[in-house]
Amino acid sequence: MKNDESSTSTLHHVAQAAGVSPATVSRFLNGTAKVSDDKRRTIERVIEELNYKPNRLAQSLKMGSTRTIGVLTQSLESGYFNRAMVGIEDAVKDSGYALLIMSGHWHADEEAERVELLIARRVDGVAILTGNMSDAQILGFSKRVPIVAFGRQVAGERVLSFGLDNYRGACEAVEFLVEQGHRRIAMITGPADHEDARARLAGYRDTLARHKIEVDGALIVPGDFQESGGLLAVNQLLASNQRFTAIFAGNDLTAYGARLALYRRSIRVPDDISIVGFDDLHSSMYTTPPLTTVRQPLYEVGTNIGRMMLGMLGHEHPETEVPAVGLVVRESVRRI
Amino acid sequence: MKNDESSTSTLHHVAQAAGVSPATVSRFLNGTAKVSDDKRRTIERVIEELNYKPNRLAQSLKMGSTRTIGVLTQSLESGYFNRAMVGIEDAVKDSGYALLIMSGHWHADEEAERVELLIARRVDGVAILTGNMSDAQILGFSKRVPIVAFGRQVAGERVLSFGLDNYRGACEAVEFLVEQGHRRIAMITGPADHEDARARLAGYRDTLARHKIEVDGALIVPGDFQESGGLLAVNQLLASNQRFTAIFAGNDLTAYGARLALYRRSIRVPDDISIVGFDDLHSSMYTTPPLTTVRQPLYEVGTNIGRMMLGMLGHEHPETEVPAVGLVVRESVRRI
DNA sequence: TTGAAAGCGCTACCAT
DNA sequence: ATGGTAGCGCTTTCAA
Repeated sequence: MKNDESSTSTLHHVAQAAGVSPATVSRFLNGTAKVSDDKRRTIERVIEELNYKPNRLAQSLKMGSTRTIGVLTQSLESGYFNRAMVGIEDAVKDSGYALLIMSGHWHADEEAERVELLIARRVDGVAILTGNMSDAQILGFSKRVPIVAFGRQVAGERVLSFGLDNYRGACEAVEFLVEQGHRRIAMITGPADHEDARARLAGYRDTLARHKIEVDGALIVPGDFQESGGLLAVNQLLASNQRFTAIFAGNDLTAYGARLALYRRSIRVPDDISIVGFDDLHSSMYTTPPLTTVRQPLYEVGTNIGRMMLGMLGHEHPETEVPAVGLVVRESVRRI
Repeated sequence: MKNDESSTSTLHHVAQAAGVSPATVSRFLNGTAKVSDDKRRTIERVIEELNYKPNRLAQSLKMGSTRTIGVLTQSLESGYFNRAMVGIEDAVKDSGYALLIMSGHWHADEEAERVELLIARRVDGVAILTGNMSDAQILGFSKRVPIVAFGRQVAGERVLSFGLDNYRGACEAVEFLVEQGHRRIAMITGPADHEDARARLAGYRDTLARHKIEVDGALIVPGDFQESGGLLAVNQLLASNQRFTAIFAGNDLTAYGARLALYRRSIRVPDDISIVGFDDLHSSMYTTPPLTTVRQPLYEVGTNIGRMMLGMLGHEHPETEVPAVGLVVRESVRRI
């Protein structure tokens, strides 16, 4: 049946209808070789008539490349990762590559499983956004597919990796607090097994030490990088009757939770207690008060990832320098 | 070379090494037919040795199905859409389908282009999350691929669609405000060309009318569904010297912006002005004060989309009922 | 139970 | 400039 709307026509059909060989149609499509004007016109017409679209699947099988970049993220609804995702999207926008996104939910096993799936689908490369896989695992995967890993430090033949300087960011944050006259600074940490969380804690400790301020263990309370953890942490801090004038939250979400806990007790920010966060999520600009926080240039991270990947895939070779973190001062810290 | 780590072995290699035909290996892999115990054992061993993984591409080409669902979202970093995305992810988790996500950025042309791309990659179905394409366009696509459209009302052979009751949600919100004694209620609208925004505005008008409260045009100011729009809108409202005791924000982001504008002028929420939002983004639980808002069950929307899609693809037939919106009362509204 | 072989839709080599 | 055709890696008849 000629006019079956839903049946897809193939290159073969086009060739037949145009009275040429499949090879010619292919050449026309890809500009691989010259095609005489009259043939090109009929081919064009037939393609139009049949509404022919090349089957990318067949192309990929033949060419050995899907023109797809696999992305392993940790959560599809993380404002943090998704900012980077947008960067990746923009970076590869005009390259003809598509992104195949899968989420590992911070679970090493699941992450590995997802990467396997990406490889099974023959992505040309995979970008890994932090996560909990071991370096060895990542290195292993890199034997099978080029990898760009963010938030990790793993070197290998076909692995490129980079991270942001969390330690330095934490130093800047605490330094600022100290400059503003704060001495009793509480810290709400992130998950202990989280590399970035540890670096931030280290920055906190070292900066205090550098200023000869005692690091009081009672002022360091665990959070989970979620709002709820921040809330609980502040409750705990308050319950333990510690005296403190500022809080360094492990990340912005934590700061949000902390801020709410304070609000509940009518403790004003920054009048009574100052807060600084880490990440600079978009929404931190609109909290009340707007949050002073360490900015992670996630968008740039994303474009970097994208460019590095395209570079590895041999299409471009732009220089990529790791963007720096930096404190953005808003209104959640008061000078005392 | 036998031990080239990075070269991928094929079913053929396995067959050869195991001394059987490709057909047999395929049968073993898919359980399509009985394979004698000894052969199955050698095949298993060889697969292990060669670390063989089937090429999904070749499978897809042969089978005519990629086991992939295309998802057209509007923004990769929208908390709103991404909540639904997680729902879709969960719904299809165990089905062997993967999601191919593309973003249309609220631009009809780009949306259509993305859908074309998804189809070119031979996804088995595409889920469309609102957007600005015409019904005709969607209907057209549905001739080529099964479609589930959320936030749209388009009926056709192979299109399933559903939306949430924005009108009703708005009614509930305004109703609540009125119950709490508010009469002068400002509204910050969403984009005029946005279906949901119009429905919410209509709900606002009608509810006021139903209560014989004058709908004052000066109290209706345009927003853009972003924080910045909410901020500007409140500035405008304040500048125009209108008297009002409550704000119905077109969505939660708008409410965040509005809240900040108020904060800037030391106008307290809810003491001086009450606010209610729309969406119930996760973060609305942690704003100060926590936001009273109309909850959109986006996660359930996502699982619904996933299930409907799997249903269309002929794998399951779960009943799917559209979840209802509903007001969630928190602390941003004061009784007066 | 097993193998041979056709073919999914495409590209590219080898001829002409 | 053009056509014939092998083959990408797989599944599935058809025969045996």
